[in-house]
Amino acid sequence: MVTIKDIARTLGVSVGTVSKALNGRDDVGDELRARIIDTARELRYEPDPIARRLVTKRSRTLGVFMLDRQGFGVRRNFGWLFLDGILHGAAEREYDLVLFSNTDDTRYERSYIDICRSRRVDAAIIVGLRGDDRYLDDVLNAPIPVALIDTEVSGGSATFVSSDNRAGAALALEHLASLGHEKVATLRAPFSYPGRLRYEAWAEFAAALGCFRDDYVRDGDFTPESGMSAAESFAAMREMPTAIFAASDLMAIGLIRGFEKRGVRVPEDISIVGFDDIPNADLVGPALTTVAQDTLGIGKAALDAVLDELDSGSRREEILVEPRLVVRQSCAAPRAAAGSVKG
Amino acid sequence: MVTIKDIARTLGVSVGTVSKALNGRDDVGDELRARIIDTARELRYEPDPIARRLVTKRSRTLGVFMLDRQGFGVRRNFGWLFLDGILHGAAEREYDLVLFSNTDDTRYERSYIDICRSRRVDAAIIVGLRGDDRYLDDVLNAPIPVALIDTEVSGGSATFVSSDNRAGAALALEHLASLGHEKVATLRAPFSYPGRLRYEAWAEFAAALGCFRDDYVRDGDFTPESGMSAAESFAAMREMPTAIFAASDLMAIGLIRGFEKRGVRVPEDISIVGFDDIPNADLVGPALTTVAQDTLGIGKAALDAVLDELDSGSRREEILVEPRLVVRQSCAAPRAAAGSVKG
DNA sequence: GCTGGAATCGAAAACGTTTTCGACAGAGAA
DNA sequence: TTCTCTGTCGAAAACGTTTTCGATTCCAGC
Repeated sequence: MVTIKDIARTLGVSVGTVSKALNGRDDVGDELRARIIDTARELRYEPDPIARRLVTKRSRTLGVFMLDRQGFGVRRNFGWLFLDGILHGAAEREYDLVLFSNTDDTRYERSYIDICRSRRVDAAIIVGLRGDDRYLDDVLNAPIPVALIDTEVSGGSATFVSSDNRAGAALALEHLASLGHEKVATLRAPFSYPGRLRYEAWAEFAAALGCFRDDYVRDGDFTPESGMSAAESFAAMREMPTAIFAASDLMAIGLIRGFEKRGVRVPEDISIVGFDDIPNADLVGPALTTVAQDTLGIGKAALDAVLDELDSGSRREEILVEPRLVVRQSCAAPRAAAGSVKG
Repeated sequence: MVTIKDIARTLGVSVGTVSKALNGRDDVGDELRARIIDTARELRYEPDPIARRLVTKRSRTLGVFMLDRQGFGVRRNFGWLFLDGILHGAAEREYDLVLFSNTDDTRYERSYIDICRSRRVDAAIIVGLRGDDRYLDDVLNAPIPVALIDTEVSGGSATFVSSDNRAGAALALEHLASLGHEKVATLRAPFSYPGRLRYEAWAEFAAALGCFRDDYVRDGDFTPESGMSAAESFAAMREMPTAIFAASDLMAIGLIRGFEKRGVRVPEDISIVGFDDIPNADLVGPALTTVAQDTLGIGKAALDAVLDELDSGSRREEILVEPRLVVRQSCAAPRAAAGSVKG
């Protein structure tokens, strides 16, 4: 591996001068600088990031923690989608990403922030942090910039990045209204913070529409199974809603499967709209109309947040990125009236 | 940040002795070693990995390249699933993972191996490398250990890690046979290496079963769209197969949707089995029976491969990890005979 | 008592950078 | 001419480790 000394030796100058020339400092002559740059290129010199970090005290590296939420496992882990946005932003700003996970409990018997400290990363992005995480306090009092994505918690010294859940829910609800629905129910996920926000948006909407009824809300836990049982429950009602806003795609798909089993068809008999736009949501039958989280935008925003804090020293409390409605085939206009004849 | 000097100073010993004591060398007294370890703990000393790397010349870091295959985008990128296995393995063996992506073309105007060189990573795992990648030669002649996952290519100095595609296909085919199917077709993906392997397994199976017919094979490109058009084509046949082995889940789901549109039902009228077990494959209606790639195992195997090569210097050509069949609801026994009545 | 070796520790170099400070030359102003 | 200033460069320290080698002590064996 060719070092800065090699360049210095072949040119007969000092290493300090080479370093300054390569780093664009102004106390080196133009002619010499050109020669240094030339031979650096000829020798295919690459500055050693390790040595550089040792002296500059900044690693130009940030830690990303992919936390396994409630044991869903990888296949259901939505978090990977954010990683792509983070990755792009990091590449643009010439930072490296080191990746950690907490699924291996035996190893990470230490706080995420401790890991950051030992790895000397400049900042951290944590995706999927739960409210009952045992290291929650450490995270919220971290001495380095931290961004939280896809998380239940808020507050503290970390910046909270998420979709604008209320706006997203409004998008879905307005779509339903524009289709002519007047009886729209919800399957909420009240235990999570985003879930509560989405529910509140529904509650306001339903109140405005005059269809707020206690028996139009069911509780789920983000799993398809909870969607299926909610479908059973809805299907048994005397006066079924004509549309359901589910707080997540997984639950929305559970609803579809549950209704399917009971013989009520989507979207002919009932419209269903989800939230998230999980992978392959366009492939379940019928293709799910849902409000898509801008996972790329969220990842990028989180990255910009911590890096900006690193540069400027000023932290942002919260960043909301706008989701967008993607209409597919699980919603339709309600049937003329809740008649008695079936066909 | 507390350094090795701090603990040397408080104990009145030299830094070299502290280093040796902490690293378990045998030329330091037991009593002194104990005191050093104690004060290291008291001072919450963490060895600086940067400084350590500078002198040991090993970074204990490996690069992972997530390549965006054929513009599928993140949502369709199967690659993330492997990352989890890699992550676990890396944690166990105390290596750090730095992540790269190639989706940002403007930045990565340099070979992956060049990036490894500049980042001083000890080894690399590349997922999703295509056969026509412009840096293919560089990868296959890399001076560091490299493992290839989910890739079309093989050979060279890299170790190739993948599912045992032939065995996996056999699993699916035998399942179909055990259900009583005698006319099983295939939707292949001949342009890719794994696709060809899966097709060969089908061909052998079909030959053994006596149902090998040219018009029982259709070509797809791994997209759901190609599955849909294949379904059209199959549905138009005078003598339809009773089951189809698709070379990927995406195509299998496309088949289901295509048949659905033509009024042929899965699995009542035709059975369909996929390959991969993509996220949420259990949620499409009907739940897809498929052969699941052991993504965790593959990731772990790739990691072990490069790390073992780093330790021992000996490289493995190819590692095949066994997939497993997961039967869900898209396959059933064939109907008694191709009768004329519909119900 | 002397020699040999083992055990224990410190001094110092090394890794590849960046950065500070001082040296020196030349140019311009007094 | 002398003084000051600017421009250009080198020497050296520093970052926090690891590792080699030499120094010292201690004890067993003769």
